Amino acid sequence: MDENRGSQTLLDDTHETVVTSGNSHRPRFLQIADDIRVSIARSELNEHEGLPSERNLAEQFGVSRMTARRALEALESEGLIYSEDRRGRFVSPPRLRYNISDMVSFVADAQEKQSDLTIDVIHVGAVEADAWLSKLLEQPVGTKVYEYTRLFHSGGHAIFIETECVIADRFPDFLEQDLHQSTTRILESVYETQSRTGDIFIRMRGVHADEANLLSIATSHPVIELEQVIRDQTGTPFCFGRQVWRGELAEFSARAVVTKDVINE
Amino acid sequence: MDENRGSQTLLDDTHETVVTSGNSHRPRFLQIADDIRVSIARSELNEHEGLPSERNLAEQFGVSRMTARRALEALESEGLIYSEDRRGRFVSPPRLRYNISDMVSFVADAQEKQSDLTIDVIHVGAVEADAWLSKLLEQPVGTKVYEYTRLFHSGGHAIFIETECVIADRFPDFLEQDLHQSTTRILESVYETQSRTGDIFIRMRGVHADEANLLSIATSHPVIELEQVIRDQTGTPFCFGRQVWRGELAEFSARAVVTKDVINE
DNA sequence: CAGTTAAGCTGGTATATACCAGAAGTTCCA
DNA sequence: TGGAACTTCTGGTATATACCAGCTTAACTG
Repeated sequence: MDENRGSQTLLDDTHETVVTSGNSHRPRFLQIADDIRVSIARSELNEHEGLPSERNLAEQFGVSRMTARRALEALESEGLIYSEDRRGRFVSPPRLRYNISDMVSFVADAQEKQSDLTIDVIHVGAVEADAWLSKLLEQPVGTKVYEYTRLFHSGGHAIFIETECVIADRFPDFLEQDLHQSTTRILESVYETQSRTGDIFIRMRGVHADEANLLSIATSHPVIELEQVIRDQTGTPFCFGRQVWRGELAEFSARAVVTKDVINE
Repeated sequence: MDENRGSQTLLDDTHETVVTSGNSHRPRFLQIADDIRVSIARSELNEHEGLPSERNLAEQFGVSRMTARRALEALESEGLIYSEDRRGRFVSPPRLRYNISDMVSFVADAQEKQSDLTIDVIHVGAVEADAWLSKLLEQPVGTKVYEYTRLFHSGGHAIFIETECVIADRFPDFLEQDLHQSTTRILESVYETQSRTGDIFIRMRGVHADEANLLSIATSHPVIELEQVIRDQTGTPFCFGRQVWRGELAEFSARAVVTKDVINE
């Protein structure tokens, strides 16, 4: 790797008293992170290319493995790199942009443009709506809903998990459809239901263990959760969806418009 | 602190071989995090209440300080707690919701409802628009803009930083206005400019050093960055703003509506 | 040549120790 | 009474060491 040569010149401080040089006391692990950051910026490392291992970096920079690790973790929390358990660390690709003001689904859009978006169906089943879900869907508690979880990849790498719930009575045999495509499409073409409005919530949180597994990311990786209730032309909710994005890979765009009388309110 | 009593009963595994019990090998630091999590859920700890220190927890749970620290860091990355440098760790308050579909500003809204939103003006000044900013504002490079940075608190705690740029020629003496209020209000009442549309981008990233300082959070704390270009009735952009939220405190809501012909596009 | 095995890599977990600097509270003195 | 000085507490940084389990690859074996 190339940053090794450059980094050696930084080793002017012997590591007795932690930081002795006039470096205004920027912690060593951040200095190392800076070094790697410029390496990536200089395009010495490409997307999904592997970084040196923790032990390797530690030796290169003359620090302990834990310090090298902290440098990498700092870059990870920035979203610049990501780690795969027991495989190594890799440079993050650019973010994917999801325009939430477009009710045309991200999937339909991405599959047309970029084309390398692939879908794994993780789980399908029928469940009864609990108090929370039934309230969102404006249905009685216990209403049968079809629930399916899908994992979305781009360029062979997992990006987000989506779990959607649709009201079973309204969409009979929904789970028999091919779920490897945009469900917005299925709803339109098979069930003649058009997505008209969406109530969306976006928040950041830590990843859960099962999600981390699917997304091939570390236990405490930050993710962005996007929840939405989709309504039809009459304002009736028929679908609830939750997406869990690798935080560093997502970017959401929207257009807000002042309208004095918003539809259905 | 109360969770200490409960936690002692978990200490059935002597820490020779890390995890010996039939605990399906959930790492010790996550077990400890779980313990603290239920303590918080049980409301044994209230908002902004201090948690036991790292050293304290380590002793309580019979682990090394670094392990206790990792448990706390896990909870931090979930957003359940936050840390203040050399002061301690505290329970996070509930998230604040920002409806990005409302062009009525968050500030005006919050100051009316919750009322305890306070504003510190960190910096004001005039700068010349660089290539990037001038493109967003659809102005020539070098256009004079007023730039001001404000820090928003709720309940005495920092929530987000906002930096806004307005075109100087259009809003003369803007910096003479009282910036401790909603700028949307100022623009309306003083300059008769109505915010009509906003192009918004939301992404997650790691916090920068200066931001971490202002927000009183740790160096690698995840934040949510919200950027928007605000346009007037004629579709002309006049303001660019960037908000940097403490990730665990923010929740963004939006309403997407399918409209075949969107204004100005 | 395909399938197994073993060695050597990787990140993940965990301990023990040490020192630093800022925050907070207490003590003590002018 | 008010301010300075000191002690104690806190999280932050850093080292050194150890073992685990999964992945990769190369060698070995049928």
